[in-house]
Amino acid sequence: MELRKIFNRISVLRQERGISRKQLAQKIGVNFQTVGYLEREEYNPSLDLAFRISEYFNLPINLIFSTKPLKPLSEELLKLKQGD
Amino acid sequence: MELRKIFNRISVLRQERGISRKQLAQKIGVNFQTVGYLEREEYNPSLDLAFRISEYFNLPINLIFSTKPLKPLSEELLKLKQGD
DNA sequence: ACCATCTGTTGTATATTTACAACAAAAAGC
DNA sequence: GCTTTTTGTTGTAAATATACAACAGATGGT
Repeated sequence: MELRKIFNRISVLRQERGISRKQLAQKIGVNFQTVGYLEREEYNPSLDLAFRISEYFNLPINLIFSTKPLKPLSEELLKLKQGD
Repeated sequence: MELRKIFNRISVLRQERGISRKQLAQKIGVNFQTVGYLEREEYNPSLDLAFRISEYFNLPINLIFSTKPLKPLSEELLKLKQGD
């Protein structure tokens, strides 16, 4: 089907929380190397795993994952503050 | 990893649009039988496919997919109209 | 400098998703 | 009622996601 690569903010969000891959992995119920694969965007998470990540960070899927490259959160914030 | 089953509203949304599985399949770039599998919730779509479906229906992922059984859209509407 | 933890990388095995073919049952058009 | 389209089902094969092990390099604390 020619899967598109999905971009994500997992590593930024994880670092904001100050937790290691191993800790995040345990929280979302996967192997810690799997978190590495996801952060490096070497493959896409399953929909269920995307939901778990979304639940853990308490953010909607669309804020964490995107079909288009994600800009730094700081830029997004700036745009909002400036009213786009 | 013990994947959870993800519930979805694909068949309702498709029927609202009055299109067949074959037509939807073509729009989102999969085999028409794959749409059948998804509607029957026999397996979860990949994250990319979930995004394509979300893009096609022009609705956020969370409105189409959920880890918990989805109530009929009519009920959701009622709740909103009644102010929860 | 040493030790522990974290991260990146590679390789193999298993599970899940998708495609595709075939056919039966149901629904829709005429 | 007949024909076409749609849907459900089963089976097999391919692609993708996940687990797990091993190891090297980086980072951090003491």
